[in-house]
Amino acid sequence: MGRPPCCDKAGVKKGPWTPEEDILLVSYIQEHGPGNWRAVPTHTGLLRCSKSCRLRWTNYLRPGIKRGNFTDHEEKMIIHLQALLGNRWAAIASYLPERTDNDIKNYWNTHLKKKLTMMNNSDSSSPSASLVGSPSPSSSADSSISPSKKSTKPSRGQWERRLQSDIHTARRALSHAISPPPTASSSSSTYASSADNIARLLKGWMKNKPTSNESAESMPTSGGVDSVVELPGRALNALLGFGSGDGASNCSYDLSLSGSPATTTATTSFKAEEGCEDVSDPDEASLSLLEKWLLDEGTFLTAVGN
DNA sequence: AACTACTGCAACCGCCGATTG
DNA sequence: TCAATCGGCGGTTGCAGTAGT
Repeated sequence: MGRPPCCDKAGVKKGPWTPEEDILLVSYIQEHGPGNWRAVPTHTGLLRCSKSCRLRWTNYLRPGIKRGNFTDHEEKMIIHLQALLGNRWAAIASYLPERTDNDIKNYWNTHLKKKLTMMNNSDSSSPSASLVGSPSPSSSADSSISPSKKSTKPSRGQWERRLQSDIHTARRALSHAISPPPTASSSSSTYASSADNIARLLKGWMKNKPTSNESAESMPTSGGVDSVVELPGRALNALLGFGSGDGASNCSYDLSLSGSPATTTATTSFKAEEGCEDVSDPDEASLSLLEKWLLDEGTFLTAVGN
């Protein structure tokens, strides 16, 4: 039995999102929080289907998303995790909270696959190259076939063992991938907030509209297309819980928007409420928390249940 | 300068599992 | 119990921008 489309084709807008739509969506989520996507088009008046709204939020507007070039460290992690987990981009993205699965998927398809294929051709003995198309024997995942979709459904016990195995293998791979510690990348990381994303969009949008210098100057950031602000993005994720899928209940964010579309300014302010972890050194806390979790045997055993 | 080929990425499509009534 | 619905995921496509000729 096939599922009908999530929304009827007629009257549903498709294609690129406009800044106005983004603002509507962000404003709504600011008020109601992410979730209940079905209600979003109805309440916002957006002529978009719920899926499209969710996708736009998770892939582009969500706070704490890091945009721009992937670091060597991120690249390494993706290569290792892809070899271990296969094309489970959401799972891989969970190890890189500031990257979206779509971003990682795109980066893999456009950069890494090609790069590693070339490396494979030129040097088949290279460690990275050997990962392409030949996952670790300890992994049950096939990098060319999405296990979650293509393989037969494992039983709960099998699934747990597989997960356990995956996590264990990933931990080992990560311990290899992340050494030496990425001090340079973590200290120089830059992140774009959702407001910046919108601002960037607005800027691009305004290029195609009759605008004054004044309105251009009202943009919240002045760094151009790749403008990013120094934000403790990972700590932001820790505070907000976005991207990790949990821990969001005790945290909130406040995104203020003002002005007409042409002169809209957007600012974000984030507040940690009770229960949120106070990360005094965001860059330090950031990935090291994840790595600690992955590498810490005690946590690992607790997490997998025995 | 004009045309073509290539690249990168945002967005869509279709399927699946979980949830709900 | 079962069908309808929803949210999520991975694969794929379309298009804008860029590089090459």
